Amino acid sequence: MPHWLFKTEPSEFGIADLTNSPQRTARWDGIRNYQARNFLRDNVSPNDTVWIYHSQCKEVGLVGLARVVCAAYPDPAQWNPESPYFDSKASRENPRWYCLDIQHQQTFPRPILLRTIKQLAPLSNMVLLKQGRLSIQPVSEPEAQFLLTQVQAQ
DNA sequence: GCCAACGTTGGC
DNA sequence: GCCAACGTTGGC
Repeated sequence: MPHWLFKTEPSEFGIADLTNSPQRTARWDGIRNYQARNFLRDNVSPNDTVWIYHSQCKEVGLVGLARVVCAAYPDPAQWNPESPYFDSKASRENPRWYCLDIQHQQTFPRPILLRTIKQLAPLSNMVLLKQGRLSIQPVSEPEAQFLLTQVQAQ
């Protein structure tokens, strides 16, 4: 089953917010980057594993796991003029942006810090380290398996 | 808050 | 289609 890394700023919506959501499930929306959109719309599938990553905060790194619960659907925020994610060029007929729902699975006892990831050879090819700004990105099977051993070692 | 990296926009 | 200008992301 494929693994993905989803980035979020915990000051906006962190893993604690996901945990506190009804059914521990929330909409992952506000993606406004085409490469991230394409992954979300075309490649992420129900039951895939999501590694939640906190950026722009004190402890930058992977903080827990979630599961994809539905296929991507048009992000309603693109049609809402009140939303910061409004896009005047998106129409009902031709949606531009997509979102999906994920369910919280696990919060790690301690985050796997970016600082640590950078030091672990089996993770040296992670997209995270190559394409710093991509907010939805694939995690390879060997990377995921190695990360799981890191979690279990905690 | 700084700044490097990178994505997007728009004139030509 | 190029590319300069500009905007955003994100680690530090």
